[in-house]
Amino acid sequence: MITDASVLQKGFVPDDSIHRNREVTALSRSLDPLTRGHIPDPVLLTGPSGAGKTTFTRFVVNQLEASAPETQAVHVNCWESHTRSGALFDALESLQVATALHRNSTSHDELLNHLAAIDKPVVLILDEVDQLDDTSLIYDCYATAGVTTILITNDRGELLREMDDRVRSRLQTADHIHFDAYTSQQLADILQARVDHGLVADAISEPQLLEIGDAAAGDARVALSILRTAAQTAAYNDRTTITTSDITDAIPRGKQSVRVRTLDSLREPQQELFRLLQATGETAPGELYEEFAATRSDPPTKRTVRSWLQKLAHYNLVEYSGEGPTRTYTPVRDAPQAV
DNA sequence: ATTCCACCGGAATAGCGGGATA
DNA sequence: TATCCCGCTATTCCGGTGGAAT
Repeated sequence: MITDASVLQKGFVPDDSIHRNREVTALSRSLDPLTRGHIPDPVLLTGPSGAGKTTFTRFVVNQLEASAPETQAVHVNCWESHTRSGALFDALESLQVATALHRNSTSHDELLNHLAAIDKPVVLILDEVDQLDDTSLIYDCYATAGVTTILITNDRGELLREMDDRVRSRLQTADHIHFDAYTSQQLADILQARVDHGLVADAISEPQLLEIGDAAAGDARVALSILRTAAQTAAYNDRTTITTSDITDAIPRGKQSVRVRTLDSLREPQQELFRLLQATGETAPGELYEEFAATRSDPPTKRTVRSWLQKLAHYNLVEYSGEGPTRTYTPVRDAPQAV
């Protein structure tokens, strides 16, 4: 059934840019000065989840590293490392200059000095940059000689709103490349290419791929996740073709697996709060706090719980509506079951 | 219209864990 | 070993907001 599982994994970088030629060409052109020893202007990539921003940035950067071998590229996920120095530390760690540094005892300035001291060109990819809680890191990167910054975010307007003026003015002149959501047909084409490389022949039909494309709503990560899940089910049952019910079953599980990582990155009491909200459904703030505090011997303050709820909302695990006294918190519909 | 109340979220601050330094 | 410095989280304090009660 599955001949090469790696092509179905989410970190997989394809060797062609199907349906993303325009964006790949634009990004390559923006980074082209590096092949002549110059430092390019910053680049801003926008577009919805699963539109290929991260994947094709890796794709272009891989090509770049072949044609400009002294260039070092580093990818930082600002969702996972959302503080100013946390993200910077991650970058230095990937560049392997952090060996003598420590995450909790090195000042931001010193980290910046280490970044500036690298004598080779650096391409710093700040993925999900809107998740940074302090955008001054972006300014610091702009101001560091030899660093090319690639910013990746969903919504340009939202990002600009959070910037301070120094960054905003530079960002407005940055090269801006927008990735549209894929159409169902485009997703089917992408899946077909992966199927050709990773599954046995005739494992799945064109209409079935379109069905997955429809279900994924423009998100290639979701589409691949559904395909992977369906293929694993078929393989588990010793079949060489994927049935329609394999796909139907895989759709909710595939959607869920794209989100599931978020729960692991929460601490225990925050997971507890989420579980409580899942159990009660839509809840008003006061009641939610009372119930949560009742389960703990050493309850946190209301302010702390508000911060946790913000964090859960940030992770798309919780939604809220209304302001002040009319606010209610709701667990999102297809959130993963608590572990 | 005014007052009251619960709540939001920014800012300042304290405490903690951990590495560096003397 | 004692002390300092750092990032990070939780806490304290508080001005602001909007619906409900008077």
